[in-house]
Amino acid sequence: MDIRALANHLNISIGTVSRALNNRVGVNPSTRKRVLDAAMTLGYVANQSGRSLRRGATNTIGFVIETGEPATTSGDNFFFIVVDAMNGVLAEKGYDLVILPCHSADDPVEFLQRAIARGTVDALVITATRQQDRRIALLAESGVPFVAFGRSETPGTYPWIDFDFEGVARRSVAALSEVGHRRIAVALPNTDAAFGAHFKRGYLEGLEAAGIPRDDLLVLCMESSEAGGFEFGRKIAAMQPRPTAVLISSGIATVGFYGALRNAGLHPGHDVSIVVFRENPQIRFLQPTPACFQADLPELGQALAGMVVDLLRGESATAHERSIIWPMTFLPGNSILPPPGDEAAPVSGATPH
Amino acid sequence: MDIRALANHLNISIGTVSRALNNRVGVNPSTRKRVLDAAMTLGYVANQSGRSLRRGATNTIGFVIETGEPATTSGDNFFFIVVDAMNGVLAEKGYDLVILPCHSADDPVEFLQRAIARGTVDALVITATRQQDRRIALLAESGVPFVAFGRSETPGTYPWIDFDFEGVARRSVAALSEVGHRRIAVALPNTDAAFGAHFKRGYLEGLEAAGIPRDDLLVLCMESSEAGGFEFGRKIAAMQPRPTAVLISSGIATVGFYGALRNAGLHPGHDVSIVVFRENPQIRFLQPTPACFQADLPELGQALAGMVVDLLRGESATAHERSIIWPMTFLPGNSILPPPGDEAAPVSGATPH
DNA sequence: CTCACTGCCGCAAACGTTTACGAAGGGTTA
DNA sequence: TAACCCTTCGTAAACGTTTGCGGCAGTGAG
Repeated sequence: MDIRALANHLNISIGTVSRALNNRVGVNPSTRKRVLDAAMTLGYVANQSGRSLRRGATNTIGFVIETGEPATTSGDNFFFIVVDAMNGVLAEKGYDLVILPCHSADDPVEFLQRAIARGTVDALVITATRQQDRRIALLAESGVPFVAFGRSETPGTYPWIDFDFEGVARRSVAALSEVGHRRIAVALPNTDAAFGAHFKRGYLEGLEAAGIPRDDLLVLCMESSEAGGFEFGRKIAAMQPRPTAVLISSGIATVGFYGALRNAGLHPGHDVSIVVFRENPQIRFLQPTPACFQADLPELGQALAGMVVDLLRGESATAHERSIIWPMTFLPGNSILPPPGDEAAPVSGATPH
Repeated sequence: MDIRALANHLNISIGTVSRALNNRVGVNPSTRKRVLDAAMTLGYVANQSGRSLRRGATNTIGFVIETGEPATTSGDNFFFIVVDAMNGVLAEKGYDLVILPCHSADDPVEFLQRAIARGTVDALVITATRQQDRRIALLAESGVPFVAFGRSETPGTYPWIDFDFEGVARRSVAALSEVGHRRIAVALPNTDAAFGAHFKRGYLEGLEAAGIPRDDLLVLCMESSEAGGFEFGRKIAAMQPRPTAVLISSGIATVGFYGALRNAGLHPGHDVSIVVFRENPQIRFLQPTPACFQADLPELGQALAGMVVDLLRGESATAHERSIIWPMTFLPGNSILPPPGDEAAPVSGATPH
């Protein structure tokens, strides 16, 4: 089903057919209707290769993920929720969204380079940003519009959205210190994922605000997986003196953490208070329910898509320097109690300083 | 960076450049090396639109998912593991893999129709097959090669791979009846997902093999989600007489099921024995560990990719009628005990007939 | 009646690539 | 030396689409 076949079938020229299908001016309304009807009944859809070759644009947005990383998992269909929301607003604007999976054995930078050069997408969304991320420089010099889902230390002005890791960690420490905790451990990612630094900073700020001296023995690294959480729980259970509370930067690790604590004869939430970075459907059914933070993922996806569209339409000149630290709301759960053996201690007003 | 620019830079014609880059015969080895080197240093990559327009093929495989469905979640990065493995073998054969996310508000059939007509992919992998799936007829008549991840009742010969739902359900019932269970409930999906029928058939076969009369009150439907598992657990806990064992067709629902049982004052594995369809990283850390079945997902992905390649290369004439029921291995776990109040009963040889 | 203008449409040139075909040049054989 | 083959490369035509340009009616004004 060619545009030529369609034009022959209607006894008009392919130019007119094209103009009719693309809502260009200068085509008789009745002709346009004839064309649209015929296209519908014959099932004609413009060939993408021909179109994008001529237009120099593909009307396609690429969402890059790394399928090897355990980070692609979050206990919920995290990426799919975001992608679904993006897809909704992009479709309205006439764009298609495809997910480009970078193979685990491939270098993400080379993968991106090839994706750019092949010209199958007009813009890109990159995820799983590193503290130092060469992809950003690559994208900047290539000129392909892009939005980062996650910050990076790499300099340059580009639009990004990132969770409020710092705020979450700070508020977590505050919530724990308020009920008396002073030995608060934190599980940071064991990779160079950008969020690790932010989470740590928030944790330290929280300690300082609560007047708790920093103890580097309480800053641990953890693989962002169920097994990583299990290992983290083992370590926590074995520490002397044991921390009375923990911050877990990965929701998915929480199930493993609970399991390790129970294996050690400890009760999550009672012997060790827990705050988890981000809510997910799994942990909602753990007993006790972990305190955690929640983000509006669909709205986040819409915001990402909006950034992409602004970049492509070039309407706002400052679109490339927009950035959002995504707000998160606190869900108390049942996993925060005063430290064990501290029941008699005053709950508030006791923090010196 | 054009092919013309590259040719000018080398003072040769674009035809030769193209032949050199595509490993065609009839180009001097030294010339070929010059071309490849220049392409490497200048970062030239053939424009995909031009190439696929001329070739009539895109060298791209589309993996279709539905981002709205909770089925895209399985407690692990299920799809990503499969996609990653596929990507590995497809890359070797010179194909790219992209994921095409069907928006939750869109009709999957129309989405597929557009994807086919636009011609951005040479072959498709469809997932989440329904018992009656119009996409299969659509693909068949469109002539686009495709592989289904999941069976369907829709007639026609096409290659597919599917988990051994029937065998798993049958073996689950066998494992439970062996230790004395006779009131065994099953949680089927509440959608028209194709696997529901197979799981049910295996369940019924298992009952018959064990000489247990069928009781339709024990056949329940469940949303394949954590919340669905919670609801299922609530129902089980409230039943009179209560089932002594359950089969759960969705791994992701297990966390919720455990939570509901605990809420009702019941001990998972003791008061109600449990077998889960497919293992995932989450349930591995539940206490007690659920008995479940395991599939080699990377190998499955490789098999899917192999089918796609065979279809495209057209080497084996029977490629379109190949199909695999994917084998699964049993992981006993700690969630199967004899029925409560049945400790004295003989463990085997007691099933009448 | 002439002229200008407008609305509508056809023509043909691109977009970047691949590939069939032919030409040029050197080497071999008769 | 002529005839021929082989290797290597240049030329140009496609692939399907969009779009600038020009043409052809029809209409209104002068």
